[in-house]
Amino acid sequence: MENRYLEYSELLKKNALKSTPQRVAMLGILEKMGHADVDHIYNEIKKEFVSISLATVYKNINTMLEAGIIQEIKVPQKKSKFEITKHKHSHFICEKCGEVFDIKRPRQLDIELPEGFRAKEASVMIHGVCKRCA
Amino acid sequence: MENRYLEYSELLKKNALKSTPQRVAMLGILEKMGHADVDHIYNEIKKEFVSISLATVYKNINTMLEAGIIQEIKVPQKKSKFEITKHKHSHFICEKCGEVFDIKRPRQLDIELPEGFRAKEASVMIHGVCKRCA
DNA sequence: CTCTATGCAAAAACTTTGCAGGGAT
DNA sequence: ATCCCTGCAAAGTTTTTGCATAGAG
Repeated sequence: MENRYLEYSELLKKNALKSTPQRVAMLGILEKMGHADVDHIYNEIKKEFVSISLATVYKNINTMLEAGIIQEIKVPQKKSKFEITKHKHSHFICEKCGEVFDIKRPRQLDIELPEGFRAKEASVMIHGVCKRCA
Repeated sequence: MENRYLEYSELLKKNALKSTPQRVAMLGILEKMGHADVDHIYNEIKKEFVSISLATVYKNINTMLEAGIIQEIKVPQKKSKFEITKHKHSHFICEKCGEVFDIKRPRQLDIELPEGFRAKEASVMIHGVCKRCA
């Protein structure tokens, strides 16, 4: 995997956030892992920034969430995972290993909503067994 | 709304759980509210069981979750809500008021999964604006 | 009668906040 | 030079645990 330092640095600035080595590293970790929870990120980033604070990880997650740079994936019974915001997709969660995988979103969804309700977004999550656990 | 004490009592026993007034009351609250978080349940049940412990509410939620009697609904940025397990449906979450509504699930979903992945369940959540907030 | 559930208190786990110093623009 | 970010420590929140007593089957 090549170095995306500049890419992430730009991404942060474009969203009116300062580009710091810690933030860039967090994005790199999310890129590498695909989906990671707070502890994954913290344990991973500590390898590079030995004295980084867990509070900084939380603050940056919240800041980047608000900016829309990253997104939260909540799965029943599990800790939240985060991912870099990318083109729309759906998630597959393996009920054996707990891993989250990106999958193509359904081509179309015909949902019947009650009168007066307006939909803006649909999120689809598939639960099942992944290839490795099958 | 009629009294479903016996119904809930049976539901608990059928799932090898003891039927206690606290558990039955929790189910009644979930029935009445549709979707409630821990605090909703605790505040509501305290009206009837003044000295109930929050720990009991947590323990019963976990026990009933494991038994499959209730289910957890996790929405990004919000506290988990719980509902009584019923026939399959999808959820609509209002981005204004945060309320969760049950909606009909899509008639069909054509999802393309990677080779080797097996789907068991699909959960669809629609984000939008509810009738009251529109 | 036996075994699980409850209530209370304490502990653990998780997340946010305040502040002083450091770094980015 | 200014304002935001970081790290640390403390506080706040949320959830779990241990234990004695009460209650269900």
